[in-house]
Amino acid sequence: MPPPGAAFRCALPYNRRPNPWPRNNMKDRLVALIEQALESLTANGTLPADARRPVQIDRTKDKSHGDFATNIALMLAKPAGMKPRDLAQALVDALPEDRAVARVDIAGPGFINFFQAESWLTDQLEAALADAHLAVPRPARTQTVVLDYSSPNLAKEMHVGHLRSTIIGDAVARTLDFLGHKVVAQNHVGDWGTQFGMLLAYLEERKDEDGDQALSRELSDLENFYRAAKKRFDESDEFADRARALVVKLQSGDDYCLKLWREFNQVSLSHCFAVYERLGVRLGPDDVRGESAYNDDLPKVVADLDAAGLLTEDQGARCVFLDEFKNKDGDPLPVIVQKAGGGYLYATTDLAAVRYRANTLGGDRLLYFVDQRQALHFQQIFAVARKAGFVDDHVALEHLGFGTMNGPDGRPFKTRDGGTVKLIDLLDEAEQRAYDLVKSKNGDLGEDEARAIARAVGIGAVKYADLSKNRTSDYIFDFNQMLSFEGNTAPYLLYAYTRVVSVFRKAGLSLNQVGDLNGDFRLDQDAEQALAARLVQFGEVVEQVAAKGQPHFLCAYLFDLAGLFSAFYEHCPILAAEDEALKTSRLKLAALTARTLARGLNLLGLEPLERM
RNA sequence: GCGCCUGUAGCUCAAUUGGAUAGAGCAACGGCCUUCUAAGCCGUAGGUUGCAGGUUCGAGCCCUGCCAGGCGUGCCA
Repeated sequence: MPPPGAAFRCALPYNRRPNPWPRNNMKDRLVALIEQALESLTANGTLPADARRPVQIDRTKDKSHGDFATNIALMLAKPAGMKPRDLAQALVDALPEDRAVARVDIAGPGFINFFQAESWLTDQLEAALADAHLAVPRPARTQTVVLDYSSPNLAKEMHVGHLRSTIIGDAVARTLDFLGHKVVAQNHVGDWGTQFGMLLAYLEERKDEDGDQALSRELSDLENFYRAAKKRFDESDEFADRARALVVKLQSGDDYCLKLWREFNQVSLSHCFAVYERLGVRLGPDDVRGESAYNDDLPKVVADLDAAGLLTEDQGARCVFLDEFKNKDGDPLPVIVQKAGGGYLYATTDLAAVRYRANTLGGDRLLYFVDQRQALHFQQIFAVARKAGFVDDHVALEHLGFGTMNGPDGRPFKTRDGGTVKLIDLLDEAEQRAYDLVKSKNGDLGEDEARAIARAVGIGAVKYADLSKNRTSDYIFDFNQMLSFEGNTAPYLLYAYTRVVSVFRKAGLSLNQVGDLNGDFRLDQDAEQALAARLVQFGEVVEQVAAKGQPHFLCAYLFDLAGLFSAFYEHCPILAAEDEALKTSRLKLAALTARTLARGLNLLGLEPLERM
């Protein structure tokens, strides 16, 4: 029996390379060890054969509880007919020795706490430092992930309602791509529908009157253009009739109408691309696949639903009724796929898109970054798609909804007169506010540099404020808070990064030269240990973001990491370290921090700065 | 009516999806700049997690019932 308290001690030093484990994942490793212990307890009769639960390993919150913990003894105590602590003790006794584990304790009601060996930790650090991919393991199975995000309506200019989808979708896309998955972005723009008749009629009218040059000026503010067209539509019956006729002609494939339509969409899309460029969002022409792309497939979708025996005609409309969705009278709720007049609806288009994404694009996961208010719609679409056999069972269909963006007053974010806020105006204001702040903090920056910093800080602040909050809930958009330079904000993270970089600038070293430094990690101070322990968790966090589509996990991690670095920076002199070996170790810690921060910011779509 | 979501410090948000003493940042108070960027660090204070029950070794998280708010609910997207 091992002595109480320090129940298990590792005798063997952790062997350096080659690492016999396929993945440097401590959790997997510990699970394997515990499974072995469970085996032997079952074999010797301590544990009934049927007493098995999936072993779960958690990171501990408190350092005194080690680095990892499992509750397996608490889970199995009842089926085993043992006291939790006794079972935990038996498990610890049966645990094979492992080089990565320095110590195992039993704590509280029966938790088993694992302390990782420092040599294991420093090996993880070395591996991360030596690898451009920061030693983040590639997924066991590479997936094709189709992401539907941004998806603005081309009839109008992008407004704040498109911000969350665009930013969160882009961050998740970057994260999946980094892990090695195949990412297919689908910008499902609204380029079809009745309002295009009105726009085309107005476009035609202005073309005749103004000529092309004046027209392009008018189109430079789509919002005004839309309003003007709407006004004409409401005021003139003759115009309204023409608009309706144009929709019919457009839908029947009239060449002239299509030409006008393409012209208009081209202008509208160029506005979108300008916004993406401003935002640093990686969406381009190749990612656009608008609603109109599915037009030809819509009759087939309906026919296939019919063939699958799912279609019912009700009040002239063709519907799919699903028992799992009830209306106010408790009757099944219809998904209408064809109107009484014969027209198709967004449900039809979405069904066509699901099928295209799963079958033609070969998606294993289809992600939809769309407003939470459309939750019911997607539940219905997914259910119908499955019932109709449009997607294989293995394909995951995930609506990653998000809440409404509210102003500081808690009401939906609007202009003073109650209109929608154009995204481009919002970004202008963010940059201007950032510029004023940058200038006030650091007056001797040159104009160009101040502008460049303001751009990264202002845009970064807007994006980070959104990304750092739980996707699913509403959130309050507050310029003052996101640009406060304190707390969990973009400026804080960007500043932390510049502090690391500045150490290397001072030392006359580039971050890439750190690999040439000769020497081991030495983790004597608390601040060094805490920073090191957090650094090696980067991969876990990134995987979590990819799995859940929740970038705020990464934000929380980076904020924590930046805080740990700041503490380390305050308490552990790097360039003035007591000796060369310590200086080298600290430089390596700083370098890995810089790379991790830079990569993390990059995955979020933020641009790290060298100076602020 | 029915369904979904939300309710955590004065404010803005977390909490590894059932784990250990519910954590950060603002705002408040108190310390730290002849030393790598003080846009920083260290500390103090702040809580009946909307309310009431239940489930179990353990509940902010799961179940039931209330309260408050938001959203959705057949031919818009």
